[in-house]
Amino acid sequence: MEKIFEKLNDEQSNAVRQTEGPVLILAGAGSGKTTTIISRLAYLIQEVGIPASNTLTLTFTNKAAKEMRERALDMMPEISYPPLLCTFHKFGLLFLKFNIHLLGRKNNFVVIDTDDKKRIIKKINNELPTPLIASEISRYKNSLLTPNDAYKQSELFNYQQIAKVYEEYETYLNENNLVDFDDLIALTYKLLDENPELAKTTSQKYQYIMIDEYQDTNELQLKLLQKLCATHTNLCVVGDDDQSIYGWRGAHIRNIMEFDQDFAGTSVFKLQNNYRSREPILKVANALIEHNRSRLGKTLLPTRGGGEAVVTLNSQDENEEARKIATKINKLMDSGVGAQDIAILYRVNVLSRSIEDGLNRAGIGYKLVGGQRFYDRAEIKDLISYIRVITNYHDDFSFKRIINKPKRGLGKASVDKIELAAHAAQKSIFEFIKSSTIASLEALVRKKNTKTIRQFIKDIEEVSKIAKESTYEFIDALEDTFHLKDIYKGQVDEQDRVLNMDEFYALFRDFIKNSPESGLDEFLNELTLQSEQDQVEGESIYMMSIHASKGLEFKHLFIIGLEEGFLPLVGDGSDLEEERRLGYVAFTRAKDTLTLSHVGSRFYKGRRSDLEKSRFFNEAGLCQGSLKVEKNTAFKKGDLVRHKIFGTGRIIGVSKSSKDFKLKINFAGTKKDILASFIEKL
DNA sequence: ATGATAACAGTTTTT
DNA sequence: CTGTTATCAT
Repeated sequence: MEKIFEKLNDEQSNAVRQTEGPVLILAGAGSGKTTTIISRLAYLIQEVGIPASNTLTLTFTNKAAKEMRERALDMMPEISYPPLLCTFHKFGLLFLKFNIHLLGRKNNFVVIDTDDKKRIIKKINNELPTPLIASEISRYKNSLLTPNDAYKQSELFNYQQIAKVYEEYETYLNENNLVDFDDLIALTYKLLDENPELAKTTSQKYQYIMIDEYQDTNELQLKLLQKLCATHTNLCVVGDDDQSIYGWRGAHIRNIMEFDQDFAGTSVFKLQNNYRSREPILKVANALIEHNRSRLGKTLLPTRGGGEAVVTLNSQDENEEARKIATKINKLMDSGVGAQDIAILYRVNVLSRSIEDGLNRAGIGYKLVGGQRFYDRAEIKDLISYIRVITNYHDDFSFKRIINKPKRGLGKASVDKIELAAHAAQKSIFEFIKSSTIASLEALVRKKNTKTIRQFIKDIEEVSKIAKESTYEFIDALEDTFHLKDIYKGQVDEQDRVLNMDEFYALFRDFIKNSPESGLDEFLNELTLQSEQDQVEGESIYMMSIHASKGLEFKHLFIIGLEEGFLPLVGDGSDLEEERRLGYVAFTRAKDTLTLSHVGSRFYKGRRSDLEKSRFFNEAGLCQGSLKVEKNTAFKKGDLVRHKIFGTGRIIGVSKSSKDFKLKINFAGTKKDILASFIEKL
């Protein structure tokens, strides 16, 4: 049974063996964090003998949860009852399913996503910017402020308005039995806070708690953890203060910095052996992050010595940058490197554009990771809304989304009228239409539309009947009856959307096959919490934002846009230390080679602007020698230059020699090849 | 009700 | 430059 420790180093083993009391595991990038957390779980269950049902392991993303679950089950193949290992939000969902009745609500609530949230807000108030209101409401909920609290503490009129919208929003959610993402945690906390007995039994159930990526937790999540630890202090958190890059989203870096103050008697373990990156890469990453003042202090120690020096790439503009990177990638692939081992990272998504062009021209396949998520796509949300209405006729929220999709001649005005009338009759919209006479409907919408709308109701009932008999036939019936693929007919992106819909139908069939006993409504709430599962396509390199790259690793890594203004990105609310952590996260994704690229100017927001090389080069100790390169690449075709012997001439070509640039220069009719270091620009 | 055009803004993103 | 939203004709 010493098997668990076979693959662990001393510090990791010590962290695994410390099962009692608060534990803080500071896990540097590439230090075997997941291995440690999973080993600790296996140790608790198999060695210490804690029942799996008495443990709780929380992550932030479904992806992390899935990976951990798979690895945990690999480690404990004979386990009969798997431990609860899920995201914070999934935990909240499960908890609310069992306990939300204590708040006087029914447990058949629907989880809405950010898009739905904004639609609701927009309807309540369209004067103030919706995203602002949405983020403020989120902030209030995460600070446990009621609409009333929020109103009282706002001084500006606009913020008083926002507090009022918050109040109406809450009423709307309650009336329609909806729950937003923040509620999944906030209501869970509220229940535990208001019901000490429930807090006690819950805490007793989860005797051993582990949290992944602790540096990403916010104030409310900490409070929730404190409730879960009401009867014990067996809380083990794993994280890295140097990789805290979600401060702008409310993550509280203080949670990890001051964990030992929140939980007395904490044992601290530092995992500093890095098993991922070659020595020169770690040196650069360590040097950079050392410039941060607010950090606990760790240094990554290389276990993979040797390796190539970190390369600085300087280009005139983004097009040259793209060309150079494409050339380098082609060389790598020619030498036998697989495309999936190469990635390009950037701080802002727009920077992918020029690189995409360059890769396309060079015939290099790429895969953009991130961007719009599958389940957030309008066409997918349409399908989900259809399924929601078919499972629950009274889901007005979803019904309104689909009532005019495909077009049934009902615009905003008509829908508003119907909704108002239904409200007055104390009926759901579906019920109202069904029970209304043709005459009373004609008073609300155009005559010719009364027929289509009544048919729509009948169709829903018909498909719903089929759904009850066979979920399989239901999928075909859905498309055959409503012709959902026609919604986007004639639009430029019709093909993409139809493809996505087919993908969804396939996923749906798959779900039914895998869990035939679970109901459609279960499927629906799960879906809202699910993010896109990136499917790896064969021969393509990866491109993504630095944020999206966290937790991943690539043999050959290019980071573009290392310029002042892009990395570090400056603007209101920007935090240089967090920018530096972003640089650190980015650098430490590289296993074998790292290339850092910066340009002299970029076309951005409709105009070209000159850019300074990022200060991070200096801070990472990457400046010696780079000065020469920088000066020399300033040469371009057509420039007027001078040579000590040959005199004045014009550049007719620029190429790269081993250490310098080779310029082809026309000196009054005589063409010569000369190294750039002997040339002076005029 | 719907499609066309003007005005505008413009990190990072999971659940 | 791009994508989104507000407003205006039809």
